[in-house]
Amino acid sequence: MPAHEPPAIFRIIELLGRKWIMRIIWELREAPLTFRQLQAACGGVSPTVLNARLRDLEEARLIHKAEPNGYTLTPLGKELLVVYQPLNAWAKRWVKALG
Amino acid sequence: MPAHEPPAIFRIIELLGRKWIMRIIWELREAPLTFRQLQAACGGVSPTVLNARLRDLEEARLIHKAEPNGYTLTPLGKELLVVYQPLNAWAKRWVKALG
DNA sequence: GATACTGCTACGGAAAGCGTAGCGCAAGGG
DNA sequence: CCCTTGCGCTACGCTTTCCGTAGCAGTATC
Repeated sequence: MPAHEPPAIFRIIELLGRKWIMRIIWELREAPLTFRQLQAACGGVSPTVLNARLRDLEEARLIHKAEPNGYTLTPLGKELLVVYQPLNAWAKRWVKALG
Repeated sequence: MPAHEPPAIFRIIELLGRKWIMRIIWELREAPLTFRQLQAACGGVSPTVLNARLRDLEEARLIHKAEPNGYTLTPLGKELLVVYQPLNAWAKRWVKALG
């Protein structure tokens, strides 16, 4: 037993709770994007933060750099997209409920 | 047409991207919790931030105060839990893959 | 009245995020 | 060769968010 590591769900919650992480994954859902494309897609997020998040996501093995097309989701990252499907569906109902 | 509102998915991403939001929802998944119970469950998060997040979640109609048991998920909030199921399953595979 | 809870606010310092400017590099055109 | 263009990314100073601690007002119990 490797002693009290935080549960898996907490680790991913902690990662997804950082600003722009979920958005970046979403923007990469279909095709790889370059640094500047990603920056534009995220509404002009500052390059400092974008770069930090890309390092976070690389360390988590959710993205990797696929020259010369830019950044792309790893297989593991693509699997995470299954979460976005129910989330997207729920979000539409949610927005309607907010009136 | 009410002009260019951000898509529903972006609105929920923005909310979930704030620190502690996902964690609070997770901790409320089974039973209502009081302010201090919630604070303890979240590893001692500062009351300033916790209170701010509770306001955020109330405004988003995902929780409400159910005296005297504390805070609880609304029906809408409970629906959001469907997202946590695949997320939790994926997270376990993810942690294993990280080695 | 004293004790022990509760939800929550106040405040100062630390960390995260932002906006802008610009560097070093590579490719393409004259 | 130089000049421009676009790239990934870094530097820097400012603002916002977050944190840790202390403590207040309210309620219940003794």
